[in-house]
Amino acid sequence: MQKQETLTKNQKIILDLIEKSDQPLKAYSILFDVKKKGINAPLQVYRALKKLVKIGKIHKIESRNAFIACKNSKCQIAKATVFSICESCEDVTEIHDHKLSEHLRDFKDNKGMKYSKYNLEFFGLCKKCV
Amino acid sequence: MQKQETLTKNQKIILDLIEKSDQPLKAYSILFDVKKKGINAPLQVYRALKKLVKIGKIHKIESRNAFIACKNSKCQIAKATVFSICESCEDVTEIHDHKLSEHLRDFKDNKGMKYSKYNLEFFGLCKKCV
DNA sequence: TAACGCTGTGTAATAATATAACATATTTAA
DNA sequence: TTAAATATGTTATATTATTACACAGCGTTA
Repeated sequence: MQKQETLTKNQKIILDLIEKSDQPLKAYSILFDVKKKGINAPLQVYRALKKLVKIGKIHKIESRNAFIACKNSKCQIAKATVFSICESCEDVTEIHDHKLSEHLRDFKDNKGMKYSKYNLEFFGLCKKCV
Repeated sequence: MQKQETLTKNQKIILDLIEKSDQPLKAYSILFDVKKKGINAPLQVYRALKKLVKIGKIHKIESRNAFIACKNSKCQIAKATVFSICESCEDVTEIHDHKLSEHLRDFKDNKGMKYSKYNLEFFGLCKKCV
């Protein structure tokens, strides 16, 4: 069992904001929103984001430079993430597919590389946008 | 059969450079290298990169903001990419694994989303760095 | 062949994303 | 109770990427 992290004030403020959104937020939009709570500089945001990613509370959507809360309570650490991204409306959804996860977890290349995590992003059109 | 694209001068210069490197190159490092060939501005680089990605000649490593040549001749379009990234030496390798590709290609979520492509990045330590 | 759409070029300016460096404070662990 | 680790606040700066504008070349088509 992963030790329960105690978050600092800044980390809590930023996690709260991200958890209230069901879509990824960008660092500077977060900064804008938390200015009224006394967070004034980009670095304060980036530091909190870094920590939150590290402990698995949020994930970074690499292709969008944006951060989304992890909805999976088991996902204590940001080791393995799968997202679907609609290229029209930009809707992002975290995917938990047992079979897919197994395949990814068990994947071995032929170079003897030791994997500790992966990030998978699917792109396409969601139901609404087709 | 995909129509063979005719590349323009700028596109050729930049593709050549990327193909000569076995590791991903960043846009501004590319810019630095092609200045002697008369490419002076970031936008000239980004425009060429965009086109080269579109026609599948190169791929973007999203987590690194860098671009690598596609070594797979069949990969005419940047639909499906899998990379391994060493977090110590930053070595990046494109992975072609038939079984994995099949699983990814066949993946269906439960939201009825229609996927046109995906990007998968594995992180870990390569043989040398373990 | 003239008008149009499409793609590309070159240039300048600027936007958006992210980190370095420094001084200080707080928490954790030996 | 001191040292190590982690976090803070601030300023400045680095890095990555796009907007806007004027124009050139090429193939289509009317």
